[in-house]
Amino acid sequence: MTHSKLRDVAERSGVSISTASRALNNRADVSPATRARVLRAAEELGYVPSSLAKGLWSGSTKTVGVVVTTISNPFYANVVTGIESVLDREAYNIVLNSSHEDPMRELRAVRLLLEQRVDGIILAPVASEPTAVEYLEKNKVPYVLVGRRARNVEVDHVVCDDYSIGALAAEHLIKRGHKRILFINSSQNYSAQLRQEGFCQTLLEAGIDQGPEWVRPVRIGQRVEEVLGAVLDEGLNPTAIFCFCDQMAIDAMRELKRRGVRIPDDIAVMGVDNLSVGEMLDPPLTTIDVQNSQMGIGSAQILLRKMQQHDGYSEQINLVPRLVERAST
Amino acid sequence: MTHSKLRDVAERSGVSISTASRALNNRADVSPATRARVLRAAEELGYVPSSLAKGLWSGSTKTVGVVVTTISNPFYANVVTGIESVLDREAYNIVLNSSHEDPMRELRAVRLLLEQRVDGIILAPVASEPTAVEYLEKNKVPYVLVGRRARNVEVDHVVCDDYSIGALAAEHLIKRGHKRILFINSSQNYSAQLRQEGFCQTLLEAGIDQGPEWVRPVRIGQRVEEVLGAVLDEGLNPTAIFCFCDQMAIDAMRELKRRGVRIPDDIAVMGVDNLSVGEMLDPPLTTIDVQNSQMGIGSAQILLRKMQQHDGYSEQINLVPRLVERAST
DNA sequence: TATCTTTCCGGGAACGTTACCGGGAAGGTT
DNA sequence: AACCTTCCCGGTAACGTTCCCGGAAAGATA
Repeated sequence: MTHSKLRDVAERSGVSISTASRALNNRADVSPATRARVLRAAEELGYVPSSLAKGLWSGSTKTVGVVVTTISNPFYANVVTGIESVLDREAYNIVLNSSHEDPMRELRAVRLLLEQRVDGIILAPVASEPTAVEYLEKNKVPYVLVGRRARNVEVDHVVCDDYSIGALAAEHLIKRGHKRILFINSSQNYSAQLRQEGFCQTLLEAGIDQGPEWVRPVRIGQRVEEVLGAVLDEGLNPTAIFCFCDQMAIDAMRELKRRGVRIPDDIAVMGVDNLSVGEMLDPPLTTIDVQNSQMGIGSAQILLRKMQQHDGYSEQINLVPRLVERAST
Repeated sequence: MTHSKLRDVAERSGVSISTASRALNNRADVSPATRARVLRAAEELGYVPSSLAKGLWSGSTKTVGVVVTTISNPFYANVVTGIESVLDREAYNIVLNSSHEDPMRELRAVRLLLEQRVDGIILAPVASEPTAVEYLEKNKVPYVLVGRRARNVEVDHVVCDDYSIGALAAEHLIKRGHKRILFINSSQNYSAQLRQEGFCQTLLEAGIDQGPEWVRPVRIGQRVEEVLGAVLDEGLNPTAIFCFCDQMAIDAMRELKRRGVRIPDDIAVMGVDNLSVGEMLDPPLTTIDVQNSQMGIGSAQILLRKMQQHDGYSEQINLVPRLVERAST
């Protein structure tokens, strides 16, 4: 149960703790003979150094915290994979937390990560009120936002231009001749608000003035199927549905199919994220590419720089969205 | 940059470090007045206790390591989500590592987790040689295997019966009248071998004696598209393809579509895992349900028990696979 | 008043590791 | 022979926290 420690290695090889430490860390001031003895003793004991003690001493844990809404959404799975691919090379470990779109859980996750003394944090913020971000700011921990923007603009982030996403979607659906377009949005987070602005503004400019009932947020604990079902039951009769992300679009498609609604003949559906599975769906899903995996990679690279050189240099990357037309619209 | 510590809180509230510690941990032997003073000082300083120091003292980090092949595969994303849902309630943190089907990376991941002094490990083993498992065994860390079995049978695990999976698939495809069935398998891991046994044995019993060229492993760094492409180019002419998992089945479908092959008219496709997106594909994917999310939940529950009571009691869960027939076969 | 509880608090050791510093032994230089 | 390097090595403090133990002050009992 209890791991063997440096002192055990030292005793077994007949040297002091300091010497054992130097030998294991390839420091100078150790003769080849004793170094060999120490290494062999460590091997025999199955010695595994404690990152806890190291971290306590050095002030760095070689660990990065990542907070997303849920890893079940392939979008965030890809983001995390991207982050991992960058941090792995630098021997950083990743501590994963999920907020499930709940600001309280987000705050709790950040708090736990700070207790763990992670060297940095990558966060996909859920709250429109930047409480978690403020908390991070106060604690002076290097951090980067990913996928979603925070209201506070000078914060480092890697996102895709949200206003353009909303505008692009509206533009496309208008061009397809739609006049009654439902927007099933995420709730709370600032990116959702920006997409909504871009979406509604573009509709207005095209002379389509829909009431607020045409934008439906999916709140915590709610499922897309419920929200969409309610809309259809109350007879809003949309000809097209724009969803906050592909995952939600897929859920919407499932509900539509269940009800026997034909896509896109009766109702068109589009999403955002360009998940790779989108092209394999029935029908293939029209979406907006947001350079998904680049987000993870980019945010990790920025965080690496911030952790290594502590200049206050700020970096914000706004990726350009691109429409991907397929058969669902 | 540098966090405020317990000593800072103590000084600011005019008490000793011991008293500050007791006050913050709701211990007795602190007067209400001083407790309030300490709490206020901690609040004002934005004090965040260090899990490092706590862990060093207590021997527990309230942290669990999880090693999967890649979180990009929704199967493992669901497993991790299940694990998370259980461990979150007990305030455990999760350290995530990916092996990418590479035994060396798997071993490195386990090693890193041990250095971090995680309280337990959940592993989806990649190697058929149980080196990582042996390493875990030697270090006496509580651990559970998930999703894949190890050759060593007395190890705790939560898996779906692999032999049955292979048999079920073969049975189904035979019933559909197929005689030339390609198996695109994973490589190395023991579960893959068991599925292959079940698959081939069932074919043999049905009088179908295919050569070894009908089972194709996808090796590290290889893509399903390449392997399948090579098979088709060499003119093996299968009428059905059974894939190790849905993710691979989707990749296979993509390649088939790219080549203009009709599914299932020219070639039928089936997978394993019953990912939720399967029913939305074109065509909907025949698959085998393996109680995906139950795996994560179950493994986390077992691990929790092992971490809390250190009896050597061993637990192995073999879930029952279930065929899900859809239009792709 | 003397003794005994009770209540509250502080000192110190320990968890496992690393860096700093000082010192002994061996060998080379004047 | 005296001194100076060079090469190795060990002791010690420190990282931030918790628990154990001892002790002071105040109140209760004789």
